[in-house]
This record gives sequence, structure tokens and C-alpha cells, in this order.
Amino acid sequence: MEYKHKEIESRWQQYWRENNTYRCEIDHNRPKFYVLDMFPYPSGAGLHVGHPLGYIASDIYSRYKRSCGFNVLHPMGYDAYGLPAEQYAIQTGQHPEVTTRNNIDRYRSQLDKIGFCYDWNREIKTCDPDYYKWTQWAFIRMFNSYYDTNLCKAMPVAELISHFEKEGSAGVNAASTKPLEFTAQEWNGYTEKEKSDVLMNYRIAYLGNTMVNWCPKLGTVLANDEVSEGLSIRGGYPVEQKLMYQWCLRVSAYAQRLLDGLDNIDWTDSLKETQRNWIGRSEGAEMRFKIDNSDVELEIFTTRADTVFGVTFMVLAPESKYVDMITSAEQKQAVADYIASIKNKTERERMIDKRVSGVFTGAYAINPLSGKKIPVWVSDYVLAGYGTGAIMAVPAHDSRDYAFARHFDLPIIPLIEGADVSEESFDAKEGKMVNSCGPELCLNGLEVKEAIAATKRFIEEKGIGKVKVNYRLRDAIFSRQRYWGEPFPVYYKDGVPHMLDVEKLPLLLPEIDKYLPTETGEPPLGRAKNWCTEQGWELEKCTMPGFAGSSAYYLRYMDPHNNDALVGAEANEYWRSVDLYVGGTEHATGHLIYSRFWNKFLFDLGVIVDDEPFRKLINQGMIQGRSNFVYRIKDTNTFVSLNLKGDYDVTPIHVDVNIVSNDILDLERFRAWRPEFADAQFILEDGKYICGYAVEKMSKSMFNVVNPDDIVESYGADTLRLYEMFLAPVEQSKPWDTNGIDGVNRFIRKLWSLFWKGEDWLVTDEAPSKEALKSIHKLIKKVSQDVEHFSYNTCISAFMICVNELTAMKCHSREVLSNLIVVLAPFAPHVCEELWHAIGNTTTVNDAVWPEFNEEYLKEDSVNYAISFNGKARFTLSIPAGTDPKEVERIALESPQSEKWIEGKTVRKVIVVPNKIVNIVIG
RNA sequence: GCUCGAAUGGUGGAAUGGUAGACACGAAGGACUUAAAAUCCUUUGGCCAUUGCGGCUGUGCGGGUUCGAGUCCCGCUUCGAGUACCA
Repeated sequence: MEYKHKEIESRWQQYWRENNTYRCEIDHNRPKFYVLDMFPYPSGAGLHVGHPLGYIASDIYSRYKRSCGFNVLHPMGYDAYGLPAEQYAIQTGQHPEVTTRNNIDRYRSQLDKIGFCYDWNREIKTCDPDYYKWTQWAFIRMFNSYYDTNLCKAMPVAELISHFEKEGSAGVNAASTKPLEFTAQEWNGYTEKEKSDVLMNYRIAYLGNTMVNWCPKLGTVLANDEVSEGLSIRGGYPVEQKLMYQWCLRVSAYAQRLLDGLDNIDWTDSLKETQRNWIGRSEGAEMRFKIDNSDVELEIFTTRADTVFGVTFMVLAPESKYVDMITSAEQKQAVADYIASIKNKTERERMIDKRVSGVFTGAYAINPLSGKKIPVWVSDYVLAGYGTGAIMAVPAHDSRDYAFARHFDLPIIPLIEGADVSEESFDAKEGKMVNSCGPELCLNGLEVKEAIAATKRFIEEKGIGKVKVNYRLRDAIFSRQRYWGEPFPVYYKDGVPHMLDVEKLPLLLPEIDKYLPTETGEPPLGRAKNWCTEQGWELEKCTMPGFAGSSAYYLRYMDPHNNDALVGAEANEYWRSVDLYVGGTEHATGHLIYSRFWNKFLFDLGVIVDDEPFRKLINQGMIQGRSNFVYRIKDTNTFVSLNLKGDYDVTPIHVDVNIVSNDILDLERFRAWRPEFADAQFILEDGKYICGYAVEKMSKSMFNVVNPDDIVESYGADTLRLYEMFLAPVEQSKPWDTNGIDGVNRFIRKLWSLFWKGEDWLVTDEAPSKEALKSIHKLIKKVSQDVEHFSYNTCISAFMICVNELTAMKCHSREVLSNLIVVLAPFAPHVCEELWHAIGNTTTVNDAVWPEFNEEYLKEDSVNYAISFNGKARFTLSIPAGTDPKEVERIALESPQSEKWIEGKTVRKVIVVPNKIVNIVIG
């Protein structure tokens, strides 16, 4: 029999499909294990070889765990809502659902060819009404909840309302947009609209006037993680700040829990660190500064309470509400002009422009500790969105304040002993305080940390301020002025938003004729006919953002066909949470924050049993492209090989990597590649045309995209799987380089040769030799350990070694080869399934039990000790295994070879490392 | 700027503080073949020696701990990723 990958792979893929081999159900007799991939957005370009990397890794782990007796849940689905499909719809008029469906079909056929063990019965598409019903449902629950800051959990808004009715806002501990004060009497007298407005201040899903990232080109609002350096992640269009009335999620209420939760999950430190930075907890103090000759008090936030004596001015953000309250008559025009100049700039321009700018308000504040009068300025280096939008400026110890003080010639008072602030500020939090004595508080001589604590204590006692923790994490803006997303289950009655009845869900996405905003500037849903309730109340025209559908999909997989709940209690109690999540780091501050938030919210409701969604997370590296170049001599159609190009004036041109092999260009295929190269001439070296290469992003325009289908076609899925894993550790980013794939393909054929030689079946029942048993048990031990650590590349090396050894010793023992197949099956399931049946098994290799290694077989008769002198290995000695260390030492010292090294020197010390080394220290 | 990673042959990469370079690719030489492919064998970090079978050197740089450091500690350099007027 010959190894024919196409025949074998298609046959077993069909078998697995027809027999529902990977179907999984709750089984209380077996421990569960939940392995999840980040589901893909089905883009029009299809999969390239980079996409399956993580899927292969998780597939191997799933199959391995199953072999170890776990009931493995390993599902797959599609993150089907998103901007690209809608942009495409705008351009072509095709319904996004159609293109999305086509893309999903393409993805599915590509995935199927690789032989994954997904339970497709549990497939999820986020644009499926049966699924997004539960996205809408969760939103309604968030609308009807507030976050109790005492209990640290979400509670029903109904309880908040009954509290307001009895006691007003007094004693309410709820996360809020802004502090509100009202009595029960006032509350009971409010109109429905007023009550709604008050409650919006507390709801977890709320309508708020917030500064949003508005992308005019995309015609929609974007979340912070969808914007980078002032440009949209999708498309790279400029983004500006705009005040809009939007649906938001009070993610900030969960900041501390999101931070604390990181301590209990098994993620990489770097990913946790990224989330910690994104949450951005900072401990400090909130303090009030009185404005001279006014009732106004400026509230500021600082982490450097110790530096209050060095405050020589204050700065307000241009958007700060204080600006109008305190600006003097003389400065009114100047301040107005400055703010106008800021507003004309986009966010991106503001970020790029690092020049210092600002204007004096004409007002002075009183430093609460020193009693000194200090000027109040406005400048755009202070952000409205962080802290209170106002700062106390300490130019001596903050570089931004320093630059500002220098520019406007404001005083700089150093507060730390020995700090030289003549050229730059001293930002470090270390040293002894000086110049810090006021009428009531003196910090001189204290260390910075002590001074911070002392000042905090003082301001709390005096009621000037309070200790406060600030978070950088913002509430998530949840409205998108877009068509292709989940509709909000919201209608407006007299301007007051109401939720639809849960029984009426899902609220289906309506058909529209065009996917652009309406002529009046409303979102595309404004084009929908009869976009209102049965009673005629208008429905919300925005849709939900991409992260809505991906925030709880892992829960739905547990119970995908449940019509009564997102996930039923039995399914959730059994599957609990994801044990292994595999995906890219690019979701660190988006999806992975939102779904943790969403999960914690559902946990608070008592809907689910685990408060963290993903116990362990592995980040697969990115696969970059490896582009090839040819060098055309300027103004000719002649191409010169890489190492000869120095003699000519050449232009490098990207060439399709699929017509290049080991950097050698296929000249015929190159001529056929494009009409203009049909008559190309070549200057060769050693009769070959050598291409240059570079590592770049994998993209069509670089002609470096490698399609997994092509690899599967020519080498087979098993080779693709093994090669992707062999290339480098899973977590590592690496360029795709098809050179080298022959190595793993050769390995599979060598494996095959252990079973078949031509038409002869080689496997026998004779007892395996001692060496063969040792070889296979060495392999089982190695693979069992390395799979647990996702060190798949070393596993594959171990397979190669074992197959080489077995080949060399002509081992065809059924016992040995069965074990080999079972441990290899997770990596190369098709060929293993084929051989598994060929040796007489009737069940699938999927049902085979992972073999245990037997330490007995691994024992050596004798051990080669490396004999070192002063740490340097010199020769080896074979010593019977299990020899007592003292005896080993004696044998080593008395060996004739040692004598020549020891000659004339004294032996100071001998260290015996069991089974390895004898180090003799001489001198 | 801050945070986190990384640095080992021509290449991808192995090495619980214990013989650095496993495994694979590529390359060179050889066998088989009319020839090619495939397959098999040998060599393959560098330098020197090679009818003396070995010696020296070597994991980005400089120190340190240790009997022993690619691995641990301190100080740099370079590259990558994330984040950024966050007070």
C-alpha cells in the first residue's frame, strides 16, 4: 500500500462526519474539559496558513485530553457581524448576510479539510436570531441592573427605585455617571422622563452624553479599543472626539473586580499586564482648591499628594465645566479663542501636536496647605475624560507641568532634597521632602511615600479632600450607527427608552434598501419600513458593536439549542467555564475585557456559576508572510539573480511565493504569471535564479499569501498540521516558510513504511525487543509531558526520533506501533486513523486510551557519566546504573584517564550529579 | 516616555543550574540510476590539526553568584509587542 494522503484524508473526514465521531454530550461519569478557539470573523479573503495555527494547537490538546478520559467540549462558530461585510455591502449593494453566509461556507470547507475534531452540532453564528436573542436579552438585564458598590455586584434597578421612593438618594451605594442628591419627596414628584434620566445615571446599560470616538468616514462611533493613534483599526480612517447621546455599558464599575480576577486565572503575565495597564488603577487623593473671591472649588485628582507645596498653578481641560464658572471678564475672549482653536483640531492633530499651548483664566486658586494664591490656566494637555478634568500642577516633579511652566514662565519649586530641576523635572517618587512646610502641616524630612500618606491623612481630617482610587478603564460605548449588527431591543415612548418584553425577542434586523445613513443623517436602520412597535413607538436605530456578540458566545456553546435560556443550569454547572482558550493577543483590551465583564455581570445575576470565563489562555503567535523578490534591471525586462544584482541598477518586485521554491524562481511559471513578464530575460547564477526575501505581513498585495488548501492538496492535512506545529513554539510569532515542509512529510512516509512495504503488510504479533519498548516509552513520556505544556514542536522531534529508531531496529511489533499511533493521533489524525484500523481496531483512534509510560523500560544498564575537571567535561565513563554516588566518585578518581588530568594537582572537591556528571575540582 | 518580551550555527529552532546546537531544513560529498526524481549513507558553529583519533573557542555586550551559567543576579546594547499628555 502506498501512502495516499488525499484518499486517506477524505475517507476519514467523511467517516467522522457520518458517524458523528466528535459529537459531545454531558456525561457525569467523565470529567469535563472545555477547549475553545477564538471564533473567526469570516472575511472575504478566506483562511491563510496563519489562521489555523491556534486551531491546530487546540485541536491537538482536545484530542489528547479525550484520549486521557476527559469529556471534551470543542466547538466552533463565527463572529459574523462586523464592518467589512457592511462596507462591502455599501460598495456592491449585496446584502451583508449573503456575503457573510458565502464567507462562512468558504471558511467551513477550508476548516473541514484540516481535520478538526469540532462538534459542529454546536456551531454558533452571532448574526443568527436564535443566538442574538440572548445578546439582546443580556442587554435588557444590564439596563435593569445597577452596580452596588457595597456588595460589589449588580443588583436590580427595581431595588434602587424602592430605595429612592423611601429615602431618596441618601445612603445609595451605586456606581454612577455623576453624583446626584435628591430626597424621597423630590423623587416621588419627578415626571417619568425625569425619573428615567436619574436612573440612567445608575443603570449598567445606560444612555449617556459621552465623548465618543466618531469616525466620519465609517459613519459610526467606535470603542476605545477599536481606535489606535487617532485612526480606526478597521480601515485606518481619522477619528474625532464628539459629544453624543449613546448607549454605554458601565464596565468601569467592574474595574476592581476585573483587576482582582486576573490573580486567579492562568494567563500569560504579559497579557495580564496589558489588561492591568488598560484598567489603569491609580491610588491617589481627590482634593478641593478654593477659587479666590468665589464660591467655586476646583476638584482635582493626584497621585502625588506629597507635592501640594510645590503647586504653582492649576490647569483645566478645555472641556471642563469649571472653565466658564471661573474665567474673569478680561480673559473671557482669550479663553474662548483658545477653546475654539482646540475644537478645530481633530484628536489626531491634538496628539501629533506636542507644542505647549494654553491660556490664563484670570482666576486664582488658594493652595489649601500653603495658603498661597496660584493662577488657574486652561490647556489641552489636561484630559477631560480622566480624573476630574482639572489638575494641580507641580512643575518641579512632573515633566508635563514642567514644560508648561517653562513655556509660560511660571515658578518651579523643587520639593525633594538634591533634585536638580534646572533642566528637567524630577519625576521619581523617591527622596526626602524639602520646602514643604505650611501653617498646619510640615512634610520636610519625610520620605516621599511617608509624605503621601501623611498628606492623605491630613486632607481627610481637615475635609479638604479624600483618598480616591481612579481607573483609566472607560465605560464601553455600545451604540454603532450601522446596519450589520444586533438591533437594540429598545423603543422610545415620549422620549423615554423602554425595553421590549423578553418574550418578544429576538427583535429581528429589518431589511433595508441601502446600507448608508439616511439623507437626514440617521443610522441606516432609519431606512427600515415600519421600524416601530405594534403600538407605533419608534425603535432604536443604532445597532450593537462587534464585541456584543462575542462576549458570551462561549456560554452558548454549552447549550446551543436551548430556547429558554442563554445556557441551561445543568449544562452550565457541568461545563462551567473554558478550561483552555486559544487566540491572539490582539484581543487583550477588547474582547477579553468585555467578555470578562459580561461574564461577571451574568455571574452576579446568578445565571452562571463561574465568575471568570477563561481559566487558561494561550496566545498563539502571528504567522507573518515571507515575501520573495525578483530584481528587474531598470527600463528593461531583464531580471538579475539576488547575488549579482549589485552590478546593476535594479528595482525589487514582489513575486508570488507560490512560484518560488527554496528561494529559487520557477522561470516558466514566472513568465506565465503575468503577461508583461512573458518575454522576461534572466541573468542567472549557477544556472538558477535566486530570489531575495523579506518578512512582512501576510497580504495579497505582497504576493506572500499561502493558502492552507494548497498545502493540503499537495502534502495533506496531516503534513500541514505537523508542519505548523513543528515550525516554532505555538506562542511565538514567525514567518511562514514552506521550505522545510518536506521534512515532516518525509516523517509521515517513514511512519507509513513501518507498516507497509509495497503491498506487504509488515506488522507482526511478535514480542517487541527491549530497545523498541524503550524507544516507544521514551516517546510516550516525552509527549505526555510536552503536550501539557503546549510544547508541540519538541513532541514532533520526539516522534521523528522514535520512528527513526524503530526503523533502524526494524521493529514492526503491533504492541509498539499501536502505542505510537495513539500518541501521534492528536497531531496527525488521518494517517493514524487509517493505520489504527489497518492493525485491526474497529473503534476510532479517538476512543483509544492514552498509553501510560512504564519507567521500567526506560532504565539503563549503565550510565555514561561525563567526567569534568573544574566544570569542563573531558571524557565519559560508563558506570553501571544505580551505582552509589560515593562509589561513582571513587571510580572516576581512580580511572586511568583521570590521572593525567589530576597529575601534580590536588583534588579539592568532587561533585557527583546522579546519572550525569562527575565534576572534579582540582587546583 | 512607561510596561512586557526576546537575542543560541547558513535557516527554523532544542537544552528541570550539569557533555550547548536535539530535531528539521538547506548545503557539500558519496551510493543506486543511461539520466532525473525518490531513497539511503557521510560531513556540516568557528579556528587550528587532520597517517597523531585531538586542541582551542563559542549562546548580543560588561560584571557577579556557583565546583559548574545559554539558563540565576546587577549594569548596558539592539530588536519586537503593547500603551501613551492618565496627573
